[in-house]
Amino acid sequence: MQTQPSRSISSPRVVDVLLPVALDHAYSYRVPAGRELQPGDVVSVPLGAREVIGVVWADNPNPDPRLHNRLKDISEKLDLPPLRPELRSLVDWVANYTLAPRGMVLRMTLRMGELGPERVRPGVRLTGPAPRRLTPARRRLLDILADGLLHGKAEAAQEAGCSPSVIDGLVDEGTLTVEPLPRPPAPPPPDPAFAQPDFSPEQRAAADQLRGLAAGGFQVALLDGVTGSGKTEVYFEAVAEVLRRGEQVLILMPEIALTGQFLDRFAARFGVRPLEWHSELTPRTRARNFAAITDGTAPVVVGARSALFLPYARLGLIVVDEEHDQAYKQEDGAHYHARDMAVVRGSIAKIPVVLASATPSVETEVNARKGRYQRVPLPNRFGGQHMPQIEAIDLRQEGPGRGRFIAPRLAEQIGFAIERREQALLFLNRRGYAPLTLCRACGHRFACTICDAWLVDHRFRQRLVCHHCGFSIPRPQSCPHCAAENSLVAVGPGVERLQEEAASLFPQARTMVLSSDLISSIETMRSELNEIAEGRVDIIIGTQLVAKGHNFPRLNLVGVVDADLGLGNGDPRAAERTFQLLNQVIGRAGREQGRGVGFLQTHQPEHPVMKALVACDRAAFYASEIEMRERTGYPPFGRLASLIISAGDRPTAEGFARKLVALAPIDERIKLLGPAEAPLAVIKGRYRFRLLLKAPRNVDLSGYLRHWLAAAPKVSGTLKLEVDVDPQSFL
DNA sequence: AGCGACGTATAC
DNA sequence: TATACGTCGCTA
Repeated sequence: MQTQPSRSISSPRVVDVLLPVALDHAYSYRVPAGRELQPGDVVSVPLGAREVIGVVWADNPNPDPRLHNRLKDISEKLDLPPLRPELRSLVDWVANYTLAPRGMVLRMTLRMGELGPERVRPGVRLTGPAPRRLTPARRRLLDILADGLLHGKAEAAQEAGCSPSVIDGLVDEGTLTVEPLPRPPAPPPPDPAFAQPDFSPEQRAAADQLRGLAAGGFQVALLDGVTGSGKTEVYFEAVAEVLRRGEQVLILMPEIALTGQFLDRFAARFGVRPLEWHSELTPRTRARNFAAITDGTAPVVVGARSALFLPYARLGLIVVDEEHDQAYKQEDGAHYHARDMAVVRGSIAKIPVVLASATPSVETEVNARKGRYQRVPLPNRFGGQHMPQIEAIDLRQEGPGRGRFIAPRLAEQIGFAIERREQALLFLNRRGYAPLTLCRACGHRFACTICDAWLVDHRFRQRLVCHHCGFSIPRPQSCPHCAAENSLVAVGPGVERLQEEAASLFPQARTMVLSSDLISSIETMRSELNEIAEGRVDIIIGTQLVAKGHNFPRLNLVGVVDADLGLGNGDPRAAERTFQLLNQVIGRAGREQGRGVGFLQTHQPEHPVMKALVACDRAAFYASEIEMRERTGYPPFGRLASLIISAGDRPTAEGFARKLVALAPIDERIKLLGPAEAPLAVIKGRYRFRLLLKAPRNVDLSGYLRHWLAAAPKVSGTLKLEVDVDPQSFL
């Protein structure tokens, strides 16, 4: 006998496997003899008492000697395409950037669901003699099955208006037989030539520009189109271009609620609906869709932010629709902003990225101004329509009377709209009847016992509700503090109170409130939207809910009841958010008839948000926001990380925070604030200090933190350190 | 992330 | 004294 090859005599091959758990480092496993494994292969390995799925990250020729006797074997290699090198780089990059354990980022790419056996649906066919006893239900059923063809069991029962047990009875008697239904044929792929769009010259130019970008290579385009300019149809041309090349397209959407009509528009252009990916898929659909994504049989995927990290077979384009939307921020588990990580994925995979918005985020606007992103403008509404004309109503000069919230000028315009048989929308981003209830006798204010926020009066539900934590009490009849009767007054407006006022101003008008807490189900919502679309409502009173989707064809007037709401708090993004929200709400007006009007009730008509909206001057608004950021040091680019130190007593926490600051490595690019600048908070009896770190995007913040914390004194049991990042300010 | 170990508050 | 729940540390 020949001697064995040296390979089998020497120690077995060892690979590092990244596991989808909260671990930053890959674990080493032995490769069973005779098995070939490459980096990227998806494997199953033992971890503690269980089996987990992981990904071979790298070969490990010299594993840690301390592990030699503890190494376990890889159990099996799964029958899945290996993770491509660019996706593995993305996982490493994102983990490092977001300060999240690499395993948690990997977890987002392996959301494959349960790949159980495919369910076979039962079919039923008429094969035997008629039954002895013929009931009406059986007769209807036999009429339907008279053709002798195979029918779906559930469908046949439904068509006959009987329960499936009627079929079971006939099967027992030998009249019918059950056969498995053949699997429905896979839907045809989206057809780039299904319907050619009818573009204006402007849209055609934008589409051509995007098609050029889609030709390949990493580049970011900002499709900068006002509401109603047909952005979606324009970027569909880039999608078509990539489909013709046989590559996959990912279209990210801020939330799933929007996708219903989006899917229809997609089908109108490409003949079929695209594949969906979001958190509410059933496990089986998830598994099916995951397989179609990994093997490339799904050419187009429309998904929420979690769709970004999936292992596409050959991704050729990423579109981020409504790129400014806050829903792209993920704030639990790994903290990231999907729009920015989409740009990163595009850059690593060398594919183009399209960001679309009518009101781009300041970050994206700055990138476009600096030429890092290519701007593709679409400045006019489709079909020669005009943007709504916007006027401010200065509440200091022409406000409504005490306890009223609709200014006379706005009320007058609503009256005209109703006379013209058009609709009006009153927008107020505040649920319930009134944000505050107080006792006229003793001044008692109703606040939440848990979080100190005011309790919001909900007359419809007859409760006072905390909008922070959900705590609620029945609406009291008398003051619990001084026992006075009939002394409680509602302060400030909510949508329910606004409806009351609208009804008293226009007794003949039909009003409807659209507010998330008054909508029990998607069906209710749909039927209410139908009522509006059919013109059975004159005045719509709505919260944030009305800002998105759904066209109201007869809506030509939008009144923003409190345009200043949301500008008050200390949020550095308040102005930007308000601008985006109000732009979107007012954009609801005049979409069909092209003569919309918007009114902004405000106490500060000189505020940049109001001026920009009234003058339709976005550029001036961005200039003021960029200037504000430079002045305050709130970065348009870079990360805001915080190191949270908490302890049971104040001296321990503060002492440790000061020690840490003294030990911080010196890097002029990283600004460290605190603990004096970031005051202490007491949460659940623990004292918390937040040290803020501002770092430009190109600094290795994670390496900096590693060095820093390695130098810090060992944290004892009562002290806790957490690292947190603000994903909104990435890139 | 799971999972067991341990500790403390709480029920019986 | 038994049990529930919270927090910590480990997984190769």
